[in-house]
Amino acid sequence: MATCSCEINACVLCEERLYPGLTKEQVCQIRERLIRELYAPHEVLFREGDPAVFLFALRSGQLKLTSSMPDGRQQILRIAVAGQLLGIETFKGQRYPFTAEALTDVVACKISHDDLRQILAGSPAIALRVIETLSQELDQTESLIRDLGLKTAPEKVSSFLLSLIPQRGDPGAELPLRLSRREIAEMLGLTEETVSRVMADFARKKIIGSGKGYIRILDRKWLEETNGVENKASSTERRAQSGHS
Amino acid sequence: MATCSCEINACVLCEERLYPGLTKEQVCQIRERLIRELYAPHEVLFREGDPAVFLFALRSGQLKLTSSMPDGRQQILRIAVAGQLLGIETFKGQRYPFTAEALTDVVACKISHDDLRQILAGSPAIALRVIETLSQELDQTESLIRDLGLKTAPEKVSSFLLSLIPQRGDPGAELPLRLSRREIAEMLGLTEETVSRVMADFARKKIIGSGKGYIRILDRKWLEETNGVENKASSTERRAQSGHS
DNA sequence: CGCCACTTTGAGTAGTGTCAATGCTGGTGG
DNA sequence: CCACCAGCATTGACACTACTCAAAGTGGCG
Repeated sequence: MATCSCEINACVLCEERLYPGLTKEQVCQIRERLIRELYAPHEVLFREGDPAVFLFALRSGQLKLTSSMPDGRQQILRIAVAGQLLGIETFKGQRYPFTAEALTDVVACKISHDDLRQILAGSPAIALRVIETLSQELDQTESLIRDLGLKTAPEKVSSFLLSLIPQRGDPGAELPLRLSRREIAEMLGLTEETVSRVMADFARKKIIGSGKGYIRILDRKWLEETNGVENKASSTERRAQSGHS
Repeated sequence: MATCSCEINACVLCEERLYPGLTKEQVCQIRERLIRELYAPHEVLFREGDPAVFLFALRSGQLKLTSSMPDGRQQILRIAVAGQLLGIETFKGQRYPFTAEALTDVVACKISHDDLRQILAGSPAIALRVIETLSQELDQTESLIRDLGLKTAPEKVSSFLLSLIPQRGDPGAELPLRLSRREIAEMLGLTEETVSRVMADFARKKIIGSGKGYIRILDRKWLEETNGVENKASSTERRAQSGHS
């Protein structure tokens, strides 16, 4: 660990092993360009349309990234989790293309695009790391497109619920649910009421149990197999593609 | 121009100015790892689920990137244009997350991920270029989410049409339209019939003129201002957000 | 207690999807 | 040359999903 004034040790851009060829002084120089900040739930890191000065690296907590239309309709582009970068879209752009709002307590590092450019120019290892992170975010974003474009309301809610299940966790455990009905709706391209109705329906069928601030998946298999729809027979097999040459 | 056997000069990874510190021999070494390939319309570069070996840089032409569900429903994730990279999502992944199919005649360079990694490690300028390209693609993808999640059918078609207009071009020129109704529908999360109806409606209103394989924007202003919807008054101003804290 | 934000539920409807029929165009083979 | 066919586009009738608007229920907090 470099012995410099900075106290930043754990974020995407900060790990010492990312700077193999550099002296400790140089590492410190880089780290000193990072600014660590804390945010409380509902705090806004930046707003859609703001001049894009900083890039943010999320160290802990969750953020929602949203975009709004002039009339107030709002869409959640993605939920950012620890390790991801925010605002890299503006690397060549002038303004943030979305608003970033904390869902939980959040720790983030920020760095100006100019500084980042310099760091990237000097450290291919970091550049590689950034490219990897970016490509994951692109992948995540493309998944949401799949959900939005091809799925019905119950299917959307179903895949949303399944996405809440952690990789290694108690199957029947209570899952914390920080998003309001409105936010789930904004993520899935639905309305508050529709989400509420679908969830109530799932609860009536004993697929899920819901309480305040949490949810419990009672029949994961059903969700996975039916995608949230009782009878897909009629709507299946019909749309088989032609598939050119 | 370096004097080596390679004949590649114009793609994202190939320009000489990207390799400021390298000798001509080194530049040639890099270039020789690139494989230039030609594809005809409807040819498939790779399929969703294939093991991801190569990254592609699109030099000319257009591609559609699609993802399918088991029952045949298909979603276009984005249309790739010259200058973009394909399959960078798999930089850390094992398999291509979508199918890439040529819409036009296409020239693309491909390079293995391993080679790319080496090049990136040695050339921060290229890494920067890749990051810029990626961030643009992320931005483009997020735009599609906006369209899919919060727009109505006429709004979707409207923003699709506007996206066809080149940055610097004759406002009233005929725009080539290589996508079928079905493909436009697959991109916007609509059905063939709905797209057809909306376009017919626009044509009736003299907003666009359409012919075989091309389209002409007659009233760009109208599309931009109304987003394709006649009377938004009633649905506007209603959904003003509360805005926490 | 009363207020506020969030959620649920209901009734009615607009907007899309579904299904089916027809039209158009280009290609193929008689 | 024309008849036929296949693929894409258009149009219409109808069904149904999800949205809109309205009202009432719930729980937290000053």
